[in-house]
Amino acid sequence: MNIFKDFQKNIEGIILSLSESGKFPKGMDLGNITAEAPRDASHGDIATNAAMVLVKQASMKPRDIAELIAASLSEIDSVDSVEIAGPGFINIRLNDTFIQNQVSSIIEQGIDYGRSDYGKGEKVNVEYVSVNPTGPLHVGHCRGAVFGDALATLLDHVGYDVTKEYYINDAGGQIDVLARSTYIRYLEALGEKIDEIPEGLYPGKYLIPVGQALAEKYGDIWKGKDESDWLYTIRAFATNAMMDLIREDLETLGIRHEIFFSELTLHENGGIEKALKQLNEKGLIYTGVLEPPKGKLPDDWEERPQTLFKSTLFGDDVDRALKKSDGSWTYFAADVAYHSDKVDRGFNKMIDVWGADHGGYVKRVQSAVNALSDGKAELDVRLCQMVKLLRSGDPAKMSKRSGNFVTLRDIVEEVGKDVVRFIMLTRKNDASLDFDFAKVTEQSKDNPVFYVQYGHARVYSVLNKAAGAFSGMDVSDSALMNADLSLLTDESELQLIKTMANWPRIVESAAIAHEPHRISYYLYDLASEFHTLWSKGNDRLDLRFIIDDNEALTLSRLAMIKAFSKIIAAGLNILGVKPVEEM
RNA sequence: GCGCUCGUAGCUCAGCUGGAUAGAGCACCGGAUUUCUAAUCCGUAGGUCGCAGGUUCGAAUCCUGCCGAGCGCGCCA
Repeated sequence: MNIFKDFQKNIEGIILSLSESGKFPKGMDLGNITAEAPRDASHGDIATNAAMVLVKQASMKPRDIAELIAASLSEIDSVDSVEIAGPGFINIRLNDTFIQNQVSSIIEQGIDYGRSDYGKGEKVNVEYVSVNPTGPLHVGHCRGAVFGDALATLLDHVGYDVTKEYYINDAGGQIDVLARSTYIRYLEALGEKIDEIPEGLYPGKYLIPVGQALAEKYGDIWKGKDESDWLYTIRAFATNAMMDLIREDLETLGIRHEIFFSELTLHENGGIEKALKQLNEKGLIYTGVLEPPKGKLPDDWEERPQTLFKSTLFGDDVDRALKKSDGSWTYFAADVAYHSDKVDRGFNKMIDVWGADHGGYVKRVQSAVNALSDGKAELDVRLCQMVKLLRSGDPAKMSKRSGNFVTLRDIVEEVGKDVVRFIMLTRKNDASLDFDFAKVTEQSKDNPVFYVQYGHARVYSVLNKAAGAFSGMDVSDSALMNADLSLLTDESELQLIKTMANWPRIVESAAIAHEPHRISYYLYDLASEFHTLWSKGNDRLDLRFIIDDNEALTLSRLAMIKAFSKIIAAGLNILGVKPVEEM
């Protein structure tokens, strides 16, 4: 149920039949025609640009085109009036009955209102978090985690078959460092005195229990032994322990990935060779020498021939190395294989969520996806900017070097999962975001989480009150759906319903744009309209939701605010936030 | 030097992939008598959409060139 889509189809139908009857040429391209809510309410409820878009194809004046379309539009039952305005906009005003009836349809669909089949079940892979398994998640990871999760839910809402995935970087040098760091803790657990963690290793206390677990499981068999004896086993052990830790961290935010994909398996099971073979068969791999990078030249720069991927053919700046000088694969090579694996698993739509500092990596991976799928698969990389942590306006201390950084768990414990999730989605992903511990927990209009939740809670407050005012009043969904909605006649009531009817469009456009923050903004705006209406009851007693001597009117208004609460709940649900019924 | 992201009210930001007179919130100023919770609401003021061109019925949005900010720039991940 999306009234704008319905009207778009109506308009297309009208144009087609006008073509049939010879008023318009046949076979016109209707692709750019839109039906949307005008910014200015005086322009009606739905506006279409059809007349202007068709000017060239029909070789007619926009006004003449508009006249013909408008005539047919005005015959539709739900249409109250049609006007032609400006350069050729057709402005449609809906009749009150149609608008009022949206309320029962919203209540009926409840939290599913706004779902659609836009994606038609197409498979989409959303990969997010994918943090190196070398320690607990910190605040910097938090944003991408919430963003990816909300985006996945959003895509699910518009009918995509979404897989949520985490890529475990368990093959690189940092895992060796993790293993060595764990080995120190292992020795410590066996009773050796460890004064200081050596430079270059991970000093965090979170490895202490891992060392203890190792000592318990294996005893002292590795004490005094060469690294080559224990490195492989401890790597795997520590990686698993870290992934358990990370999964627990994610759980505190309500995030559950369906697939955890190990980079190491690509190295061990020939996945990299397989993917590179494909590229090789397409003639996209060669041995060559790269120019030194501009800007800062690495100290140890030397020219050497490398195995390279011709990413420049796909828009990258330079061709990219697949092998290191010691003969092992680069991180990029594994990433090529990983994305190749996704394509092989049937994903033609992939979204990767990364930190903005990886921006320079985007083109090469997109190039690889392009090459591997012959242009059939698309990869969108969403970069998340930094989160600035503040306490009442002052920067909150965050020092990663000391191993004493603010962890994801710290922040969730302090302000709660719902606040974290909502606030992380109150900015576009590529804009940096201020997270002020004082502000996000404040109970004021300043704080969008509170403001939206408060709107939802207020509805339940009214429903409870009504049950007292009218003894035995049935305020269940099914009862409210049958309220006499024609009693909702005030302009601000109708306006609230119209804004509610916008919801399915918001969901769809947010999903298409891969921008979950649009949901937060919409919810804020919707809540604002509700609070406004509520407050009107202060001045005008006849606009209150509960009218003591008028049960029918009360019921209709309760239906309206129940519908409102359903949309707030639906929206919060997409963001992964639990709507509250009381504050 | 190159690439990516961005530049909108004093501040923080929206702007529905090209629509009509560019919108919120904060801050400032001025208001709302016991209430379905004043945890909210109403009003005033505030703009060369970084600058200059271009594309077309129409540009904050798309293209080009400058100016400015952040990030990145062999084999690290």
